[in-house]
Amino acid sequence: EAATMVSPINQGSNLSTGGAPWYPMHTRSRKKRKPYSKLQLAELEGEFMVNEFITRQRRRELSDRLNLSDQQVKIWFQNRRMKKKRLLLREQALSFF
Amino acid sequence: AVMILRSRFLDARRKRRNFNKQATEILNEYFYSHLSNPYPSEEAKEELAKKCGITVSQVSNWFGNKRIRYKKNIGKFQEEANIYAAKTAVTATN
DNA sequence: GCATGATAAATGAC
DNA sequence: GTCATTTATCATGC
Repeated sequence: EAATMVSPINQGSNLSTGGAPWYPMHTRSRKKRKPYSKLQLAELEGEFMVNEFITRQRRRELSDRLNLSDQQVKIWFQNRRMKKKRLLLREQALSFF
Repeated sequence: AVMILRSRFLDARRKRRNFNKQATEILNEYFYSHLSNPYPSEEAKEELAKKCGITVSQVSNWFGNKRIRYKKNIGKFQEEANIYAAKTAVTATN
């Protein structure tokens, strides 16, 4: 599918009174965030149950089957591991019940 | 029973509560007094979290949302910016 | 009906 | 690889 990009042209806003010139001026356009389908998420979660660290081989198979790029699958697993950590910490904070 | 409460707690989005007025006041004071660089350090986040009675993650979420929404529409926050600018002394360094 | 807090894709520093 | 972010989207409050 075509990757829709967002222009970074309006990034360096700097008004004299209360400007905001702090955002990093991304040199290139960024891919617009696009939520994955239920099927895609189900497959990804299933693979994550098997192994949290996916191999290049299985990653290629999975990305091909789900119409996702290899990079997207890689990023998804990284974000998923961060999510798991988040939930674990939240469980710990709740453990005194 | 406990599991239900537990699952609801883990899905914080479905149980969102607005922060109290005092907490929002503290966060806004910091944001507008550091408008040139509104990125609190980890230590600053912890202190803000303690003073606001929220978690460090919630502080990070608040600043993330505030930065992007401020940038996207500076005009909308101009009045708010003036209020806190007048209320807060100049402490630009951290 | 938008404002607001949390989460899901995507990027970049390290 | 982790991890703090940016950005769009979600779910809720009011």
